[in-house]
Amino acid sequence: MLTPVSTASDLPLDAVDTGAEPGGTPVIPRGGGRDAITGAAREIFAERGYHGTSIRDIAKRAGLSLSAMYYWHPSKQHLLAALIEESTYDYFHRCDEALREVGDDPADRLRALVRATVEYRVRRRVESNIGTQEWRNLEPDNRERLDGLRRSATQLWADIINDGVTRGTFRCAHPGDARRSIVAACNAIAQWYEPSGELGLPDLVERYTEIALRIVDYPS
Amino acid sequence: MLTPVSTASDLPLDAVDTGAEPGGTPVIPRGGGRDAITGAAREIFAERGYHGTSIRDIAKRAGLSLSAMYYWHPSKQHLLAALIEESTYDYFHRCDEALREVGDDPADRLRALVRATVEYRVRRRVESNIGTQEWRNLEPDNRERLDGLRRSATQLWADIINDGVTRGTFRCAHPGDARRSIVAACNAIAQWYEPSGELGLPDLVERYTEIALRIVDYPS
Amino acid sequence: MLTPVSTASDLPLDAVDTGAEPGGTPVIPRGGGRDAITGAAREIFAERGYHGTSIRDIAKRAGLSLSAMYYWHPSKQHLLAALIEESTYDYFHRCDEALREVGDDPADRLRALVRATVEYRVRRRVESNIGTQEWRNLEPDNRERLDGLRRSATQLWADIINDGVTRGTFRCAHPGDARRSIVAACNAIAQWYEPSGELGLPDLVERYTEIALRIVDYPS
Amino acid sequence: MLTPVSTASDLPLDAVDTGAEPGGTPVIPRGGGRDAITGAAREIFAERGYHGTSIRDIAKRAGLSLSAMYYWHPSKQHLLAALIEESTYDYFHRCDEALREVGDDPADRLRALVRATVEYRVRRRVESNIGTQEWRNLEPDNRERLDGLRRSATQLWADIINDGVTRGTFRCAHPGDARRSIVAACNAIAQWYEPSGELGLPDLVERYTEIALRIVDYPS
DNA sequence: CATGAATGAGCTTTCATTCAT
DNA sequence: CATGAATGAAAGCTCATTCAT
Repeated sequence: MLTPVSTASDLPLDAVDTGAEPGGTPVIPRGGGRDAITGAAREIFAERGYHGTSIRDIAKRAGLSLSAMYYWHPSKQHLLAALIEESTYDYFHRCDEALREVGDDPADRLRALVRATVEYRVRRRVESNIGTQEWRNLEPDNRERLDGLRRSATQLWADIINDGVTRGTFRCAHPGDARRSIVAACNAIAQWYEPSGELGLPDLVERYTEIALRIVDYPS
Repeated sequence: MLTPVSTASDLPLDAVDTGAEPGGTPVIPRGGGRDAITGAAREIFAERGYHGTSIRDIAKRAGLSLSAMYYWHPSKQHLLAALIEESTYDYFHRCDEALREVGDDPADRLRALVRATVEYRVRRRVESNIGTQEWRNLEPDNRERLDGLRRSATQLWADIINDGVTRGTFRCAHPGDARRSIVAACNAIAQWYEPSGELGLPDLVERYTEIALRIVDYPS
Repeated sequence: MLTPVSTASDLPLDAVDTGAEPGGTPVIPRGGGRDAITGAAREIFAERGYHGTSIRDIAKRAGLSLSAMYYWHPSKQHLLAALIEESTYDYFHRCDEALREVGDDPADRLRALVRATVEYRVRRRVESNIGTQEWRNLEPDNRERLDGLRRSATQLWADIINDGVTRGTFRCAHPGDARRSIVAACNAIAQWYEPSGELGLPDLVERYTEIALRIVDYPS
Repeated sequence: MLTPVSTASDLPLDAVDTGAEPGGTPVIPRGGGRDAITGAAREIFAERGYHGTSIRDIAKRAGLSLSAMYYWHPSKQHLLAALIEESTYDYFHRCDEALREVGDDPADRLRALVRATVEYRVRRRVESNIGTQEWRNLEPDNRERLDGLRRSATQLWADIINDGVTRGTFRCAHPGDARRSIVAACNAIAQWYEPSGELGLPDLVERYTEIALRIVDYPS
């Protein structure tokens, strides 16, 4: 059952497809308010940033009244937190799954993590950008709650790279910088990739896997 | 001569020198009002973002009245544009200089560009973050004026990498992704580097030069 | 018969009896929705005032949904009017009864009125405070309808005191001020009296009867 | 020097005459914003209560913009607190003065206190009503700060009456109820007295002095 | 150069109320 | 009888900006 004002943690792990056309005023089926609002907020937060977005903008794009937002979310901040939380959990979940499918070879594990990350950055491009850019606009409570998750994700990368270096699989001298560089490169994808363009996701994954392996100096 | 309220384009390429001319009438006010404001704006824009910052916050941190702010800058937007413009010019200028000091070997040129970029991201950490994060908040006029510069900077990287690939110096299969990855890795430095920490700037430059060369698959 | 949404004037003079008729279909719902709402409104109006109370507060304290409230009362204003009207009628009714039990001696009649008033202020402390404090928030229609009642009550006091002065039973020089002082003193009881304290209602009545008689200068 | 946003305690002890005609849109002299706002707030808070008053109402009656209010007061609550605090201090101050002018005879002291109270209720009719009716709408901080004052005022009455009873000057059996009755009678004046009517302030004082003395059973 | 005072538009949020079910 | 979903108006407050001095 859906409670109208849920805590952010109630959010499902998978992406919600609201069927709302970006930019248009969609017809909202009765009861579909929550998704319409979440979808609109996702788009506009990504376009203009948290403080650059007014809830009037969100309501308008959602095709609902201003007050409808407050029926489903107790505040604008809650909306942001819900968006970021859901997408962060989703990412973490996908990494976890990807890693569970491979053995303990550091190169395989790095490949898996790069794949999960690139796929996430492409498939959930919008929210993932919100996550990186609007993190500082989370109120302390929300931020603290999510900081742990973020650190865990960092740790996934660190563990793999450190393990690879220890075993001699990777030969990079500075595993921390290697990790930061790989993550930065993957994250940047969300800022330039055009899903409608020629380059398909599998190719993209392959390219960034190669780059990552070169960064950790894995003999090709 | 500096007119008190300059358009953003008047800004000098280097950091403003506020010192009073010995013996003469100071062109810049003793109190350093202009710098106080620019400095405060830089800090707070970086901390909270453009829309998250009120000009009252800026004036307060600058220790000046609201109206004093308007004496020096005609608007909040102007303040942002001035900050970004100055720092973007500065970056471009440094790249230019660095490249002029080296020959035409692609590896040398890439090394020079990485060095200039890393140094810029460290020495002008705050503004450089504003540049990347608040670009979208520039009004069309300002943004268009600067987009050319940005594209030129991108071209600097692209030319070097493409040249290296053409010559066979670099062996990476996807020069565009290599470029984006290198730039992303360098840019990220501004988000985690602690100038007061153990790692010095020269070491940092060396580390990221190595990473960049690995990304373009330059034989070590 | 009680129609579910009655106008304020339908209200009975006594507290509503919600008991289900034995053997028949209950006219009033088992859950006692109407009473729950009235009770909650009484408490919260008294605590925070009419404009300081939201109907969501009322519904929540009543343990009902917002819409349930609207089933029983057409508006927030109606709720206030009903509360005040019922309690004002009640007061008037009690005064009437008390006076019918005594003869025409002004002192006896004053004693009866003081007793009725003090008892009312204690037994219906909450509503009586709402009546005095929220009168101004009645909409013109409702206020006008009740103003007559209020004036009648005032007249009850005035008649007795004037009669006493005319007959020489009371010797106060300014019967109007005497009346206002007595009423003010009795009304104030609702603001400080603690029903759970040591002082019982009969003693309280006696004390204020004495005070009233002293105010009208009745020889003791 | 006037600081724009003062704490409530900065307020002067005497009543401010703003020259604003009630109900009209007065012409505000430059810099006269503070008084215009305070005056308007006083009137409308008294008419409609704190929660029934919007700051737009206040600004409109003051003949100023909404934001002007926020230049002088940090919030609507501050405005209420300032109004109540100033008037409460004023009352206390006047009582103190009145008592300093008389000797230690309980009857004289009671007369002095009644006079100070009646005069206050008449001369500062509006604020004094705000004080009694809107006290509960003070936020905890403000209320606590003022509760001490209020208790001190109560104590002034209590000391006098208790002293009179102890000495045998007053013969009332229940000094607490006598005190509450006298205060209630005096306070009620603010609710019905018409300064423009026939009854002058000195006469009013005399009448209520008599009533008070009868309440404490002082032999006439 | 700089200030104090003021403004209008806009912000997030809450309100009483409605309506289809 | 009662609910869940939604709304338009208005609330308190903050914003960038202006202007007389």
